[in-house]
Amino acid sequence: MARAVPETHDEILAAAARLFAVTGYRGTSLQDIAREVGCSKATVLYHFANKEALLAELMAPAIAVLKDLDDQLTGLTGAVAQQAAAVGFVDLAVRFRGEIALLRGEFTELLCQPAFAHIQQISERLRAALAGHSDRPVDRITALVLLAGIPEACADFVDIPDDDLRSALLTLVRRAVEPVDTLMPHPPTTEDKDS
Amino acid sequence: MARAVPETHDEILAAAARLFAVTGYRGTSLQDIAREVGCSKATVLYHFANKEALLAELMAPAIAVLKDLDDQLTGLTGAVAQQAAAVGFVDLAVRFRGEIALLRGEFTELLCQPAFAHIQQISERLRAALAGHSDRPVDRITALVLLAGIPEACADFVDIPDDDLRSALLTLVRRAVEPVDTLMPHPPTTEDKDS
DNA sequence: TCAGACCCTGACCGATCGGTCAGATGGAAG
DNA sequence: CTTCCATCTGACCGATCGGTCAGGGTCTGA
Repeated sequence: MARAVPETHDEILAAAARLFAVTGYRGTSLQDIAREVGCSKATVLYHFANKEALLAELMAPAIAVLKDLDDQLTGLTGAVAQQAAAVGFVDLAVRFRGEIALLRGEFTELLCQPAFAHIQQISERLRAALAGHSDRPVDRITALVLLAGIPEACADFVDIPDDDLRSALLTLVRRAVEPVDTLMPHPPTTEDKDS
Repeated sequence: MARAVPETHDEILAAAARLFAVTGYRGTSLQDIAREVGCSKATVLYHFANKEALLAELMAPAIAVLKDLDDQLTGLTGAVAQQAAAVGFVDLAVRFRGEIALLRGEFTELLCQPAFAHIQQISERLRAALAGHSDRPVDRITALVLLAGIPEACADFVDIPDDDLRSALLTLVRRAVEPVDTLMPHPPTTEDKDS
């Protein structure tokens, strides 16, 4: 047998992506992946140190872009940071919605794995930026709802053109997020009155 | 041993709730629950047909209220349905955020289990109502983001008073959702122009 | 021709899981 | 005392999981 083409690595990656998208990460065993590729489970583990490493390689591009966004955000403050976070995150979610869909709701859970430990800190900073670094509940909650909801929505709308999805999401974010500058020197706003 | 008090059933339920909230449903084994209660795994399975039944009983109150909301929504259309869906869903999420937190991100995944099959249809109808039964991508996407994001946010803000959380979420929803009546006879709106 | 790197495999491992079952215990009813 | 039933348990089961390992085939380069 052996030595068909040394593309087994990529074939495994592709098979894993396909299966993860249908049955989820946890719901897909190494055996399943091996069967899909047409090789043995041991072969899968020859090309990847373990199951988590497989997932990590699958998510690497998305994570790299997320890290870029985080870098761009450091130093920015106020409405500028807010705007950059919004546009950057929406773009990220839309571009990598395939990868997001892979995780099928295991999203939050998976990020707790040691391999993705730093992601949590990044998303923490992203959330703060999107909230305009405000500590008002409304702003913090809004940021959290968007940050959790947008990836979920992206995973659901896989058959819509990128541009349509992006512009719809930006419309939503623009409506939902109140620019932080309008309340920077904290004068009473309409929000503060009716609480 | 045996026959301490016949409250074992409730003790198991409470222990399961505690553990699910920390380690999640999948991450908690029947063994773990038994250990927490101080009984054998077999005892847990004496009181509950299986692990899923335990979860179902834990979620029963929340599901009942969700079903009520669904009933109230049937027959309503347009902005009335939209408003009712928004208020009802936010209230539901806030009241049962403890139960939601139990699932720790397994939310979407768990609802695929056969015991919760009908929940999917309900949430489908809820989404449609929240979108004002519009088929514009912006509206459908907004509804989805909110429906996915709100529970997630509620699970995170466990230490905030109910009323504060509720009013913050309602403010967000009111901002994010465009009342469907303003575009019913579909005249060009500002949204349509800039896309 | 031979050595060694590379690729692949079947057999196997220990752990864990949800779930079953026959039987022990003990209080209540007759 | 005997019967009955609810409660509880240890031992056990089959399945599945991620992961290891020794070894076999094949290509390459000296």
